[in-house]
Amino acid sequence: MSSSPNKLLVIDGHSMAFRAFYALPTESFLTDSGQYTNAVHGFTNMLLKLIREELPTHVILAFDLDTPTFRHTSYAEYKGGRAKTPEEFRGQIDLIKQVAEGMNIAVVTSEGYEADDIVATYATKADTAGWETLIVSGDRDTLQLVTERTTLMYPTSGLSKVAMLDPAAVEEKYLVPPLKYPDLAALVGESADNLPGVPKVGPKTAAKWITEYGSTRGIIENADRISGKAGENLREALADVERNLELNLLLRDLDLPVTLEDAELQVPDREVLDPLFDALQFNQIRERLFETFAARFPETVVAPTPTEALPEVTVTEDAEKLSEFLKAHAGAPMAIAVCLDRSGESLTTKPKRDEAARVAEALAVVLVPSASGDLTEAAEAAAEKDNDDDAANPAAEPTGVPALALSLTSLDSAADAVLAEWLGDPAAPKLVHDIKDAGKRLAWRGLHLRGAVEDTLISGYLIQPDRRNFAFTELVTQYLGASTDPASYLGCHDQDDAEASSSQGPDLFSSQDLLTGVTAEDLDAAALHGMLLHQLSQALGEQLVERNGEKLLREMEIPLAEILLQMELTGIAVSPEKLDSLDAEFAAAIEASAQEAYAVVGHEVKLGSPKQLQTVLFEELELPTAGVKKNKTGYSTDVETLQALLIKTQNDFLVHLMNHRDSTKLRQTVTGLMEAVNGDGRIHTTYAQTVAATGRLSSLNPNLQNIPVRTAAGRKIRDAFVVGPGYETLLTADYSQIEMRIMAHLSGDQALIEAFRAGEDLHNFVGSRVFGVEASEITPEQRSKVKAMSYGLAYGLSSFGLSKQLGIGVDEARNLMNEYFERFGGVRDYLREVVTQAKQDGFTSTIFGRRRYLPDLSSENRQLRQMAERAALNAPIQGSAADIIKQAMIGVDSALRAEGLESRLLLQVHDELIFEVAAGERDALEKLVTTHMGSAAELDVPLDVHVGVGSSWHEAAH
DNA sequence: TCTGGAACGTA
DNA sequence: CGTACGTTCCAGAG
Repeated sequence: MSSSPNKLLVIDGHSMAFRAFYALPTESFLTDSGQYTNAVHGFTNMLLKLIREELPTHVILAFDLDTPTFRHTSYAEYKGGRAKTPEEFRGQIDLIKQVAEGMNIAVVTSEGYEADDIVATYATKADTAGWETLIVSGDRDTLQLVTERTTLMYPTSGLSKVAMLDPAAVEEKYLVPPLKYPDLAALVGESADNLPGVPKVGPKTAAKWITEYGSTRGIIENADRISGKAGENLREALADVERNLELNLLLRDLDLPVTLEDAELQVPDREVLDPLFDALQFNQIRERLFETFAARFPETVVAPTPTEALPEVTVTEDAEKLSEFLKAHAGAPMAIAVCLDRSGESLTTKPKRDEAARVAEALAVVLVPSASGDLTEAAEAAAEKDNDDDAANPAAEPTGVPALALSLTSLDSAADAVLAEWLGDPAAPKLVHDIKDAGKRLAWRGLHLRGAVEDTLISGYLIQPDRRNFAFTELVTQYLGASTDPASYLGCHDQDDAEASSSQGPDLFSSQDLLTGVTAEDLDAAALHGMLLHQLSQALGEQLVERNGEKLLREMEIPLAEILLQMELTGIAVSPEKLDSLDAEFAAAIEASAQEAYAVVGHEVKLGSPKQLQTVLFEELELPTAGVKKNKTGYSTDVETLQALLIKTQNDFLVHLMNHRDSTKLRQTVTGLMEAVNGDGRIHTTYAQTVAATGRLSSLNPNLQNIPVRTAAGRKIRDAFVVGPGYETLLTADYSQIEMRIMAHLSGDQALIEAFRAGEDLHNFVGSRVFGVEASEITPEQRSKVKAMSYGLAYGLSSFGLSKQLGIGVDEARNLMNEYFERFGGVRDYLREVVTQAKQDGFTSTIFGRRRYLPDLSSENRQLRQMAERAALNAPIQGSAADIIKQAMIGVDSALRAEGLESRLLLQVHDELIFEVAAGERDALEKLVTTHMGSAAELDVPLDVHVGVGSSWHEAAH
């Protein structure tokens, strides 16, 4: 063991990145955005492994620059003849540097020098200081740096096998001690660097000479005395040898901007790493990284120092105490957490059944007032009075604000009433993380939550709509600093982790499942949660104001959350009989088409396995592969491909396969729905309010936003969604062509606006302009072309994409687009302007000011940039539509209540709302819905709403 | 058992 | 080489 506790890990970044690149297959590491990441993945993994196993105290990554080095200057052919860097490697070095930055690891480069020289400089410094050093490099030049304290880790094949070279190992393998390695290499030459050596002289001969004459210098001086062909060659190659010697020798005294001490290993920076790993789609690595660092820096996560004294939580069931507490803090925001108490512990392990009832029986509520001085006068007076009481003990430790924990399992009716009134009081301000989830739990317990002024989940979303994970602890870590990571000491580690990794949206057991009730630790955890909620709210609030999101939070998202909560609780009724019969019907269709398909090929195949299908289609049936799309696993077997093959070959297998696919997909949907039916005979989806980057909602468990509608068979499924008992009928209301209307409004294109104002059929109108004929003479074919283009424009469609979709030539598609833009120039100008403006601002905005940040608009990577440009085109349109229907839901909801109607909103499907109509309310509801949906936003074009009524979703769609 | 890819449903 | 989502199955990795 070295005398110093310090251990330096210094890595030749370029050489290891290359090793990683060639060790891992590129195809398996391709992000959705088209960036290859295999080198980044391999490199980061290796780095983590080294940190975990070698326990360095200091880490440095050395990189080459693109500019020439002194070696190139003195020898133009230096490193010449190397193959061009593969295209897939592009950008990966930069990403590795970003990973390093996020890990707070020093990245060092030096103009005119190579990474090896940097490695040599640090290794030498560390050695002199008595540090232990581990060099990781795939470049043999670094062999010369090995000493008793400095080990070289040299990969021998890929990344999996490495040699640990100490001086003895170097001598054994290369026949000379480390310091003599440059001498040997000078004689032998180094093909990787394009440095020829002495012909016919290999390591053996070279080593012999070095032993004899002490060094290559000595050999040169005595060159005349060396006999034989080798001696002759040596004398002829003296110039090369001299040059090699000069170039092989690493410089050990560069002047570098980072000192050894600067390179001390630190806690990683999640603010940098989280978005980066999101972009790289590195989820495993993210986990591994934080595990590694948690093990490495236990003190930073285990014992954080809260910036304020923890609130003092008292458990109470006393109505009077609760009442007094609430009065004392009246008017000031109160942090609230709704969690499972100890009696609910076993819940997480039991199977999912009657969750609502079981959760409701195991709830605890923790109330934590703000620590800062934002109390009302009454509260201040009360606080002062308390101080007087404590005057006898003025030098006591600073204590946190008093907080309350209530176990809802044991609350008596008096306390229950006090709590219920306060929770339901819209004038009593509350801070929550995930209102919809907390509200749902309380609703199951018969309590209503109103008056939320903050939801840190939604605030986080409005600030960073592209972010994936808004778990409480994640936000705390990011916005309040890593040192206050609550997960490590909240006593809810496992649950929170599970939630963080699995969360698509709120689930029953979500991030606020800190168990309260019994132990002091639990109370501290609850106290901390509440305190952090205040702090987080503060931090997010500042960001939110900066990003124009405050109004959206208060006036749109929070009210919406309360509506969504009701919709989720209500659910939609289904007909189990209809589902059953559809299930049977589709099952029979699946079986029939499978048998027919098997008959064609003569044996059974897994028709759902693209891999097996490839074999059957292109090997057994020998269908033509010319022009067939390829994907990572080989030839594509998607519908488009199958259709094309069918036209070419008329092979019946394809027909049966496609039928099988259709029926299977439909049956899956039906099966999924049957499994989702609750004890009340209804399906309760969950809306994710913080998932879609544009501002849309998404639906899950089950997804009711992708129930089939395009085919007759699919529509049968919609027929199984029915009006529930006690209600008269279903009513659907959808916006017609809302995205094109928004396009017309945003672009201000007079022709388009005119079309909507005139109330003409949009596509016929547009078609008549584009094709120069009367609207009444537009053929169905022309209409569908124009329709495809109109919608495509909002997605950033190219002429190529249009040609592919319409099955026409690129030229024709381009002409069509030109003609379109000729007639609707405002649209073209707008689309250009959107991207320009977004590049300038860094974000897009919807009509309601919802922003989407698109940093990739200025990316060097063309694919990334173009993807961001298309997102920029689409975000204001899709997002404005999302805003409008959200606004409409709020308007409709409040009107329903104002008019005292019993009818209720059940579902939202992006541009459509589905209601359950109470007896006798049909006309009133229709009027109300049309009015409020139609006036949700003031556009330059009318917002048309189409309403339908029927006893099933399918029927109501007419 | 977990994860990624392919496929496909919706607006 | 058209945006935004969620779910399912298979297959490879562990």
